[in-house]
Parts: sequence; structure tokens; C-alpha cells
Amino acid sequence: MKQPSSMVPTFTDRNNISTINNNHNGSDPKKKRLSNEQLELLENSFQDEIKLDPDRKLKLSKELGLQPRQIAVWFQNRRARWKAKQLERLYDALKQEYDAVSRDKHKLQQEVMALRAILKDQVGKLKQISTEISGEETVESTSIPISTEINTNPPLITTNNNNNHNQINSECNNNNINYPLNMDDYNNTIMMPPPYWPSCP
Amino acid sequence: MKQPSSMVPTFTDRNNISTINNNHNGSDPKKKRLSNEQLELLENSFQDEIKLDPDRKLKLSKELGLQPRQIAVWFQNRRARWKAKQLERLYDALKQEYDAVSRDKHKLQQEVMALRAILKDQVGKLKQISTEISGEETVESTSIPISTEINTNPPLITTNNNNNHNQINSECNNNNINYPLNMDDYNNTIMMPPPYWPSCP
DNA sequence: TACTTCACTGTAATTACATGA
DNA sequence: ATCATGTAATTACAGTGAAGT
Repeated sequence: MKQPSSMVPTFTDRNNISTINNNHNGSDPKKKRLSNEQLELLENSFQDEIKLDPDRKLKLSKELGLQPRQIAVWFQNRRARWKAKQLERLYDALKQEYDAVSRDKHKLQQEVMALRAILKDQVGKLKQISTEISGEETVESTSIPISTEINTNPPLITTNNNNNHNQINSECNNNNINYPLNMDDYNNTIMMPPPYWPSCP
Repeated sequence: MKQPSSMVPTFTDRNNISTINNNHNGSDPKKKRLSNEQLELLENSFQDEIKLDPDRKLKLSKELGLQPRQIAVWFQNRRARWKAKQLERLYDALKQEYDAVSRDKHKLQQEVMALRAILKDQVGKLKQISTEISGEETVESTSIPISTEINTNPPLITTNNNNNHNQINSECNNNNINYPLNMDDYNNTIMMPPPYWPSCP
């Protein structure tokens, strides 16, 4: 139905894929992406120190032929990216811990049940014996403590079995509509209709 | 009806400000913030459907007086933001689950120890009695199962006791240097020297 | 039929700018 | 001034489906 194709010249320039591009270290008026060399130096500098003092800024500015402003901006963006990545890592680590503790809990539940069974058995024996004798010393410590209300639930939180919440995107034709996106990341995990953003500040 | 200067008090009126400044380093104001009205409509549309089909795009484009391209870009960025927020929410939820399971585990450990103590006591009694009698029926089920190697560790992962990994930033003078940023989020949790990015092959 | 191209979608990463503390 | 954070826009890549060959 929609086949006008009379739109403005589409900007879908997926051409000029010069594989290992970024060879233009000269003076392009439109130069957007930083060259690999520049990136490498910036990256090294970042690894060295996540913060940028004015001296370093000026030094990098000269070395890379970029405006000091660009250096500052790059560092700010880099820190933001790093923080986002950090959250991701944190999540993964926590997930592992959670799984481990979950397993432990399950094992302990099994053990508690087993111990209770044994204890019951022992108490029975003890009772029996003490009855057989004469009932001289009735066992008094039959008070098996009641389990202190622990959730015997299944994992409860879904947390997506597949750990990789990043990059899945393989095939996800949910219905007839083709969604090139992983709905995995959208409707997954738990509740929450789209969250209506922190709507003012 | 609607005052042109500052309507919609629900949002911080940044659009007013944007009319004033926009004079940076000798560049014309190309960057444009969307008006609150536009944002509201886009936001509502986004809440309605996180994905943008061409029809809606055109419709919004006309309604808001924006290029279709801008609508698409806005939705893309909005999805990215939403996903980041989602990860944050996921983390918080998982953290809560983790804490709950941790508590359960601890309780179960206590219970196991208590049960073992009782059992030991019972077995002792049983043995004593059966010895007193004559030793006719030595108790055979003395095999208390060995705890199946469960970590009795403290939390192990730090995961920042304070749940709010966002916005802490209160005071974190780690050493003498004062970092205006929450080093909480930087050097916290675990290992990992700054991660040396996927160095772009 | 299969293969290639085109037009478009999407994500992910980047760059740059704006604002508030 | 810096920084964190939110935003807008750009770039690069991948996937899809409808032609065109």
C-alpha cells in the first residue's frame, strides 16, 4: 500500500563501509567520529585516570589535535558509559550470587526435612523404649522447633534465565509482525507497564 | 487559553530558557529541544506502544510539526533510555530477592544447627538407654547426614548495602582526594580495574 | 528457483549540547 | 570552572521483505 518512494532522498547511507575505516586524520569538515588513534590515546588516558584534570586536558588536546572542549566532553560521555556498563556487571554478579544462595537454600530445606524425619524416627524409638521399660523417664525434649516461616517458593523473580540481557537479537518473530528487536528485553522479567518516566525533574 | 510563555507547570520549563541562550562557541543553534507539548504527546504515544510503525510516525510527524526522522530518532533514544531504566529496576528487584533468600538461608542454617543439636542429644539418650538395658539393639541410624557443602560465607558480594546505587553522592572522600562523584559506583563492588572497552575490531 | 539490490526498520555506540548542582 | 545527567542527532551495523535480475 505504501509505495510512494517519493520521499526526500533517504539518508540511509549504509554504503561507504570502508571496513577498517577512520583513515581520515586530516581535516574533514564533517569529521564526526574520532580516529582510532585518538580513541586509543583517550582510552588509555581514561584507564589511567577516570577523571580529567585541566593539565591533562590541555595535553591531550594538543596531542590529538582536538578542542579541549572535545576532550572534556569525551571524558564525560566515557564516564557515563562506564557507569552503565558497571551496572550491567553488577547485575550479572548479583545474579550469580542469587542463584548460588538459592541453591543453598534449597539444599538446606532438604536437609531440614531429612533431619526432621530422622528426629521423628528417633523420638519414636526413644518413646517406644521408655515405654517398654516402665515409663520412668518420659522424654521431654520432643519439641521440634517449628520452621520459622520461610518462603518455600519457586524463584519468584524471573530474571530471565538467559543471562545475556545484552545482545540477543537473533530471531524473534513474535507474531506475524516482524520485530527486529528482541522483545526479550522489552516485555520480559516482571510486571511494569512502560514506566512513565520521572516526569518532571 | 494557553499562555505562550510558561504553560504546563508539570514540567520544568526548560523551553523558555532555550529561547534565550543557544549561543555557544560561534555556532548557530542547531540543537533543538522539543517543546513540552511535543514531549507529552510523544511520551503518551510511547506509553501506548513502545514501537513505532510508519503510520503512527507520519501521524505524529504531522501533529507535532516534526520531521518523521525526528520522530523515529526520538523513539529510538527513548527505547534506549527505557532499557537502561529497566536494567536499574531489574537490579533493584533482584537485590530484594537476594536479600530475602539470604535471610531464609540464614534461618535455615540456624534451624539445621538446632536440629542437629537436638538429634545429637536424642541419639545420646537412646544410646545410653540401650546400653543400660543390655545392648540388645544398638541404634543403627546414627548417620546424621553431612551438610552438603554449603557456603557459610558472609554475603560475599558487596552489592552495596545501600540499595540506592543511583544518586548517592553524599560523601565519599575516600582518601584525601575529594571525588565529587560517587566512587561508590566506581571502585565499589568487586575487582575490575576499569574494564578496557571492547576495543573495536 | 535462487541471488542480489533497495528501502526501510531496528539496536548500539558516539558525539555534542544543555542544564542543574 | 567541572561534573553528572538528560537529550538530540549521527554513524555503523544487522535484519527483513519486496522487487529486479
